[in-house]
Amino acid sequence: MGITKSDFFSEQQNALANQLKALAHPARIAIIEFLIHKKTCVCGEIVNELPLSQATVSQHLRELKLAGLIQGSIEGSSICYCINQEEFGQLAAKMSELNTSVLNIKSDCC
Amino acid sequence: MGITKSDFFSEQQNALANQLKALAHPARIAIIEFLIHKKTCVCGEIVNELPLSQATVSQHLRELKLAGLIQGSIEGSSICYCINQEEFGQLAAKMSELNTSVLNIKSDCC
DNA sequence: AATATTTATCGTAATATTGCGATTAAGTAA
DNA sequence: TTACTTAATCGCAATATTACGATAAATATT
Repeated sequence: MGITKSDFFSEQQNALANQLKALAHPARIAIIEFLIHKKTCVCGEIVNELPLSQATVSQHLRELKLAGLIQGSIEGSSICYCINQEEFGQLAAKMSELNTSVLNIKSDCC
Repeated sequence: MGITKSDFFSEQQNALANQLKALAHPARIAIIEFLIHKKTCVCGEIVNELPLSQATVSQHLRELKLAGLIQGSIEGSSICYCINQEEFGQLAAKMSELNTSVLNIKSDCC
């Protein structure tokens, strides 16, 4: 086989896994950090920032967009990217929520 | 090509990507949620909880262990798993930190 | 219109992940 | 010792991801 058995898991579990997967690549983390560093949306510069080809960067941007973590808007002949603060916040909140539950665990054998 | 160009990214970026990748699968999220739900460490039961074979579950546990998110200790003839609260907390903290920075962004074009 | 700039997509090769049956390893029970 | 139980690992097939050159699409410039 080899395909992920998504059907057997809940909507929530699959949705969280998808957003985490979108972020789970150093290039995509670098993109997010670059957008954070610039503190505004960025047109074009992302390709020059990364040690990857234009085609590869475009693909990474596509995955972040598909996961809802960033959004792009057409600005003249180029495209302006920024973080989707709402979606990113929800992902962070979900992680924070999990961690709150983790802190409630009293491990007595590990 | 096809290999991730880890060498071109920072230690931090690669480390975060690795932990996120470990969590970025519905089965592994289900495992974490099960450990949270039980509120203690769990011996054996994980295989019965998931719609996956013993071999597959063992592999998922291995990945979570490699990422430091869970730990296992031998308990008689079985093995007891629990969340590594310290590591999980650090991952959640990193996400929270990123989100704090994201909230500081003033997007003026998207 | 012709050219340049910018980004997306296609096609393809290399590599990684997912899943499981079979087997192994190591403890437990008879 | 011989079975039984529990979990890890091997080997394989199916699928997914990563990366990039080439090309396409769409706007801007000359």
